[in-house]
Amino acid sequence: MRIGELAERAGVSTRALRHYEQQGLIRARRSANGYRDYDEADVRLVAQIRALTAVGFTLEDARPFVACLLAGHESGAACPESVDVYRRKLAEIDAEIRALVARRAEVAAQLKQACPGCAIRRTK
Amino acid sequence: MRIGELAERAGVSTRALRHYEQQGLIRARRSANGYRDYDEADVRLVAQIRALTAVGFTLEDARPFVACLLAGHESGAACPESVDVYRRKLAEIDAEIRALVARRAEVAAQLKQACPGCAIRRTK
DNA sequence: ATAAACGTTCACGCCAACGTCAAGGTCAAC
DNA sequence: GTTGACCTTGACGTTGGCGTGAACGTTTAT
Repeated sequence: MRIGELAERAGVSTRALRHYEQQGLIRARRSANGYRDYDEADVRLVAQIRALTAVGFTLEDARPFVACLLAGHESGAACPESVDVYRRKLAEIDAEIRALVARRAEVAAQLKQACPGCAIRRTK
Repeated sequence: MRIGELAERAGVSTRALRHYEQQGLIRARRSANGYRDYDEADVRLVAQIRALTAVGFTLEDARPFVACLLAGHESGAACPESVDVYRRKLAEIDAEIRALVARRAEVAAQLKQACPGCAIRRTK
């Protein structure tokens, strides 16, 4: 299939696909006319990339998952390198949450100090 | 005082001070030689800006606080516009926290699915 | 033959808050 | 009079993941 079809099936833009290629995440055969040519395996590759970037992974983070799929594994997460990334990302997310919670408390404290009567109920 | 002294006393770089000026947050008188000249009020202004950016506010968010101080109030948070910003930022932070928590759950779910035995204990 | 709908490769734009030179004046001390 | 520490105004670089043209070739339908 050509880039437009892959883009539609994977739910990304053609620009994104070319970007993934530039970053070395996916490769494409070329038809005689120079058009990129993809197959079903590429759909799964891109789907994997999307599943990761959708939850905040960078393309760099996605590399091990892509490599894992290319190595023949059914899931991109089946390799230890991928699991390592998962653990690292979980730790990063936890750290971000902690930072945000602390930040919220700090902001609430500033508000309270400047305006004791102001409601500070959480949106949460 | 000159820009270097203000920078040191306020705990920011001279570059940051020039940036704040470019953004219209602070103004500086000029000495005969063209050097920027600041006073004590500016130290408080910059301190206010820092207190806000330190907890994730943008310089744009800081404008009402600066205006409030320039209007003669003791605290930059004493004006209703500032309080509005506080409330908005609290809501934004809450939204970010919710998004991150959901994201964490999603990542943990992906890991669990690909590697049921993998430890998913929180760093938290 | 031509328009429509695809594809190709550059390459700048975006967003925030400065960092980091570059090329040059000013001023106090020695 | 010269070093050195300060100041000035530009203006590009950083970070990520593309968006958005530009300028052009390919294919298909009419």
